[in-house]
Amino acid sequence: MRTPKAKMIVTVSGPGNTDAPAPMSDTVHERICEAVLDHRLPPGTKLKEVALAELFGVTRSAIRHAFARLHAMKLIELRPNRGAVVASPSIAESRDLFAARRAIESAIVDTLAREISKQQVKELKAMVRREDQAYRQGEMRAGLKLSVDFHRVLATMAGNTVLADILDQLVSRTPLVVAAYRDTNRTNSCANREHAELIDAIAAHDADTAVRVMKCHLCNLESQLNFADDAPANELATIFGMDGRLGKLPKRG
Amino acid sequence: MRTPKAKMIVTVSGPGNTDAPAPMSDTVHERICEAVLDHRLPPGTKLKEVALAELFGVTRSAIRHAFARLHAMKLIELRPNRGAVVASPSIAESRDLFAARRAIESAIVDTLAREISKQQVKELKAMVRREDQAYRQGEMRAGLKLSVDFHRVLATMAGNTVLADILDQLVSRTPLVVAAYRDTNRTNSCANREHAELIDAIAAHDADTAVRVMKCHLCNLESQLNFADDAPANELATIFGMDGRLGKLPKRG
DNA sequence: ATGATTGATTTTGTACACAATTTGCGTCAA
DNA sequence: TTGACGCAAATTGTGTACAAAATCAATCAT
Repeated sequence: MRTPKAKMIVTVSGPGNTDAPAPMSDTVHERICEAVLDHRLPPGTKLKEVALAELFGVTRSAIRHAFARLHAMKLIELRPNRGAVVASPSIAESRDLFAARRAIESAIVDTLAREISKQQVKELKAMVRREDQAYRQGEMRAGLKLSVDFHRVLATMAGNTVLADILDQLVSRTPLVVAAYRDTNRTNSCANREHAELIDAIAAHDADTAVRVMKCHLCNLESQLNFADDAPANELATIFGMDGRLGKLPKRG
Repeated sequence: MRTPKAKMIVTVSGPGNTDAPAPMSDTVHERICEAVLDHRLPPGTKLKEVALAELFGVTRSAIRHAFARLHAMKLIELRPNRGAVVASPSIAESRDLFAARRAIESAIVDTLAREISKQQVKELKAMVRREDQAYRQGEMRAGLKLSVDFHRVLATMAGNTVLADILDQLVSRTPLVVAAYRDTNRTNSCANREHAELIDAIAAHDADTAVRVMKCHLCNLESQLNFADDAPANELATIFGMDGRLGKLPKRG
């Protein structure tokens, strides 16, 4: 059964062509990504193939494909013959992650400050407005998502697809770090006043200031985490691989 | 059949534990990576699952897993229902790749210049010596590999594992760009005199100079490529997906 | 009572078979 | 001769079955 009408002689199928009919396993990938972003899958959580397969109504093959991609993004850890668990970034790795983001987002903001259009400034401002709105209405979930997206959009606007892809990976991993080391006492949010500041600097084509603000912003985010040794319990739990099992007794029914 | 001897109470299985028994598909991944690095797999080459499976003596499943990882590294393109081909980076993507490397390797070199040890300087110098030696003896293959490794080692020494991983991906993709756009007229090598210069600046803890040299080095590499419009044939071939098929007639036996 | 060992269950790794899609070739009409 | 149509071969996507490994619980010896 093919379409009986005339067919195109040449379908320009360059590297940018992504009319993929969604190979049925992308769904799983997205769902798990979202769950990690929303902190519904804490670091260390074991991901059993059959359970997920039944849950999503797909076969183990699809789960396996999704696992491969998630592993490449370092969102899960794949232990041979021992299954997959949500990655538990170490303290060192978490610090490195933020340092990497500082390096890359500095570069992004630097180029963006030099060549941003007024239209783009408008879009960014609208974005921050929506973000602010969400937080004011107490919709932390939505606010967090918008905060994260803000960084992604900056990267996209800078025009370097390679850097944007890399940042996407780093941004995806950040929630894991936050989940592992967030200080429950403090309010943990991507302070959107800093986002507004950043836009002002970019709009004024002040690259140096923009870079400084971005670095400061990321440092603030990192400093909201609790890497201190006054909470070694968390790290010990990580070391012994007990992270996500807290309160998750094996079913006995 | 398990080992009858006493077993460890606790196996510290942190994120850094990689005693993986090589799940049988890593081999395929490595082999293909090497082939791309050595320019034996030109961009656009079709990778058939059954052919590779027979070639490596594994099943299609293993090939598929390797494909998933290679796709995540952007070394191959996965077209739904139409198979896998070695990625053909566009001109824009290639430029972005080098820009990304400049941003990341600048950061790497910057931190390295501030905190490198004398021992590490020694190792780096030895590395450049070997590289120089290889080129002098006409072993271009080995020289290229050493040149590439040099950048990887710099990243590792800087101590940021996240940045090192990212750079590893970018470095792995670079040979693809070179293969696609190298100017056959020019001598195409990672000029190791520049590597020596870089080490001098790093050893002198002169971060600014080191960063400048690194940027210059990468720009030189990029300028050795032929993105110019006086050679549109290559790009046209890319657009129409004919890249690797040149001289690869379908077998008729 | 502690700790190792054995066996059953669970879970993952691999191979294979079938379905769906695409691709290439041959045929036929204008 | 040109172009479309349709069938056959090749290739990929997906589901399932079997084998290997690890985990867990109960047992047994010290």
